[in-house]
Amino acid sequence: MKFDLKATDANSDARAGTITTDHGTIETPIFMPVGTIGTVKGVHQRELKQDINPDIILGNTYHLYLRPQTPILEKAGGIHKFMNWDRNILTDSGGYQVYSLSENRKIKEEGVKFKSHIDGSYHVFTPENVMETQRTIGADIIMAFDECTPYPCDYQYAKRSMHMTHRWLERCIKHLEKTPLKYDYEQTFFPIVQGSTYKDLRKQSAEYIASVGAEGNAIGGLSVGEPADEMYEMTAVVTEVLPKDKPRYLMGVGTPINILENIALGIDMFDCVMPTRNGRNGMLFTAHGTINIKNKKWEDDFSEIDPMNITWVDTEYSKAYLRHLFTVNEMLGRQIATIHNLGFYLWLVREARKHILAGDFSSWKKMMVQQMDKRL
RNA sequence: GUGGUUGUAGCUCAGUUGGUUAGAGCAUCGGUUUGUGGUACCGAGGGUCGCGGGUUCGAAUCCCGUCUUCCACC
Repeated sequence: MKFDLKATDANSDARAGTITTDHGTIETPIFMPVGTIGTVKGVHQRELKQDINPDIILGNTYHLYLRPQTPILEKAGGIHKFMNWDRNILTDSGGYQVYSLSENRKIKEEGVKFKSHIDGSYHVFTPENVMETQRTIGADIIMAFDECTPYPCDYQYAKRSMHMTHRWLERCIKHLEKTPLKYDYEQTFFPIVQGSTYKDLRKQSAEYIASVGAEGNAIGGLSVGEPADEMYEMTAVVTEVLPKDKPRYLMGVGTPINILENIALGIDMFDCVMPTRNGRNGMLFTAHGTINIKNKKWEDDFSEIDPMNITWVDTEYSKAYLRHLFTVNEMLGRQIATIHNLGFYLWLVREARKHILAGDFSSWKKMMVQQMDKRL
């Protein structure tokens, strides 16, 4: 993997760059649509490639390991071939499921014992076997196995957890070195900064993560319920420490405003379920605020979904019609909302990049944040 | 006409030997969602218990009348 820094904003830490891998180039800042189970829910490959057009999407080790299971992915020749996606893919390690499946798991130094949400069977994830699984899935960027702490999290727990994540990181790296590539393209490993909402822990973690010299670095454990200002504070502490010549990935973030604010703090990569999940539940993101398309006020509003016409669905369908589709629980409604939202998210980061390159990112960001902080 | 049966939220229905402010599902309206356990979750509005009278401290519940639904028989 190669990362070229193209430009840095004069009035903030925002950067524009290019990541190059064996599956193509990724222009940063980038938003990666989430495709947990090997599919961006409700979106055809054609729409994803042509209309939304992201350079990279996300998958999840935990979910793919359970279904279709790694032997199938190996037989298929890896996740790219399996789902017919020839651009970049990043797999999360399952570390987040340590957090989100908190009722059904036990964390120990050795690893985590999970109860499958599908059939109740037990599985153990260790830094070692997660690296092997990610080798088999075959994403271009693979993540360290970490513990994502909840919010709030007391200092002692956060500290202990952070140190365990660091020890797990060592084990990930060691094991990865002796686990050969399964396919004919390279995989890049990203470690993850933890430390909850404590500045000193975040700084310490960032220093440790930076010291391993990975080709890209991630920030985890944020956007788990903390106030946005606290998230920005943590990002700022961490980006100050992480190397400038490597891409920085803020995991799980966020709202369009969160994304712009974090770009300003020096983040290059984002992923979030919001545009897809919220879209499926009737929430549309636009440059002028959010829309709950299920609200009665759209019942007889026959205007186009979004006059900006970022993706074709924006002008192909009216608000009243889309509301109708949600009212009758028609899957097409969920698909349209997902395409619109992902189109908007990708437009947003591309615009950010343009403005960073043009040198007026900060004023543009200020205007956009104000404009988007509304409910239509 | 006679005998039986039915009537409770917009819809389909619960509601104990009479006992707090009559409930549920769906629908309606609003909100939530941040490295996807999400066709999800949370909340709100909505009732003269067909109508009228009676018994009782107290009636959706018991009694009488009346209207209504469906069924059987003449």
